[in-house]
Amino acid sequence: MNMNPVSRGVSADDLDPKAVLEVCVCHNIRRAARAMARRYDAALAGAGLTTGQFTILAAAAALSPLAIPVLREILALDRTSLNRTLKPLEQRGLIEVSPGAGRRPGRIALTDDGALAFRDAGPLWRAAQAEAAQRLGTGRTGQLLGLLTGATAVFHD
Amino acid sequence: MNMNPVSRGVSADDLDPKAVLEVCVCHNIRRAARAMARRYDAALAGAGLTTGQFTILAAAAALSPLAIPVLREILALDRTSLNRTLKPLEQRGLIEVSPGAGRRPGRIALTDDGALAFRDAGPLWRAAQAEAAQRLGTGRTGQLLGLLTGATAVFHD
DNA sequence: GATATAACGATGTATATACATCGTTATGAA
DNA sequence: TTCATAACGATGTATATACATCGTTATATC
Repeated sequence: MNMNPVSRGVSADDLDPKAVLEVCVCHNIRRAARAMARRYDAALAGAGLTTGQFTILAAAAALSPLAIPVLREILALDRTSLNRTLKPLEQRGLIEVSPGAGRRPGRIALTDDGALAFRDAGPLWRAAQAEAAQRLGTGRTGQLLGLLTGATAVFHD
Repeated sequence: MNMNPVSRGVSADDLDPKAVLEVCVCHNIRRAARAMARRYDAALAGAGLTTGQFTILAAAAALSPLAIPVLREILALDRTSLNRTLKPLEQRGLIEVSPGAGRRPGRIALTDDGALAFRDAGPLWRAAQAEAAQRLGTGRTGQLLGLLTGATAVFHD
C-alpha cells in the first residue's frame, strides 16, 4: 500500500511535535520561569510574600508614589491583572492605593508595614538570587538577564 | 540631626529596590514570559487553544500514550497543577486520560479530535514562532533557548 | 506476612494572568 | 459647546500554578 503523505493525511506542513517542544520559545521560557519561581517563592515564603508581591513592593519602594500605569509598564502586566494583583497587598496594608477618578490613573504608595515586609524579605531574596546565580553560573546569569530584558522590550506592546 | 544609617533604620544590608528590579532573574524571566505568552496565546486563539494546551497536545502527539509523570517532567509542572490543567482538554475530548489506580500513574493519549486541533494550530504556532524569532533575531533566539533549557535543568527538582 | 514508606490523583485555598465588557470621565475634534 | 474617543478601574469568566492535605495502594523493609 502506498502511504504517501496525502493518503496518510499528513502534509509536509504538519508540525513535528518533538521539534515544537524543543524550539518553542514560549514553552521554554514559561517552563524555566515556573521552575525558577518555585525556588524564589519558597525562599520568600519566609517573609509571607510571593515573588510577584515582592517585586511590586520593590517597585513601590523605588518609586513611591507610583502611578499604576507606570507599574504596568515595569511589570509588563495586563491592566486588569495588575489591579487584581494589588488587592491582597492593599488589604494586608503593605501598599496604599489612592484611586484616580475617571480617566485619571490611581497611584500606589508603600506603607510602613510594606517597607518592613520588603526589608524582612531582603535576605531571603538575596539568598534566592545568589543561589540562582550560582546554579546558572555568573556569566550565563548576566547573559540571560540581557536577553530577557531585550525580549521584554521587543514583545511588550 | 545626624541621620546615620542606624538612626534612619537603614542598614548596609538593605536592598536597593531599583537594583532588585534590574537584576532579579525571577522577575525578569516572568515578565518576559508574560509578554511572550500574550503573543502566542493571541495567535493560537484562532485554534481555540492556549499556549499551555498546545504544548500538552504537542507532547501527547510526540509520545502518546504518555505517562503523566513523564509529562510533568517535560513541562516542569507541579503534580496537582498538571492534573488540573489536563481537565479542560479531557472534557473537550482532545486527550483521553486513562486513570492509574493507587500508586500507578495515569496515562494520556491524543484523540482524533486532539490531533485535528494540533494540526489546525500548526500554522498559527509557526507564525507566532517566526515572529518571535524575527523580533529577537535568529542568533539571540538560539542563545535564549539554550540558556532557558539550561536554566530549567538546574532549577527543576 | 506485617508494616512503613512513597507515589499517585483529588480537593480546598490562594495567587496569577488575561480577555471581554461595563460604566465613568477626561480630552480632543467638530 | 457638543460629541466621539480613549484611558481608567471594576467585574465576570476562564485558565494557570502551587502548596497542604487526604485517601489509596504498590513496593520495600523487616
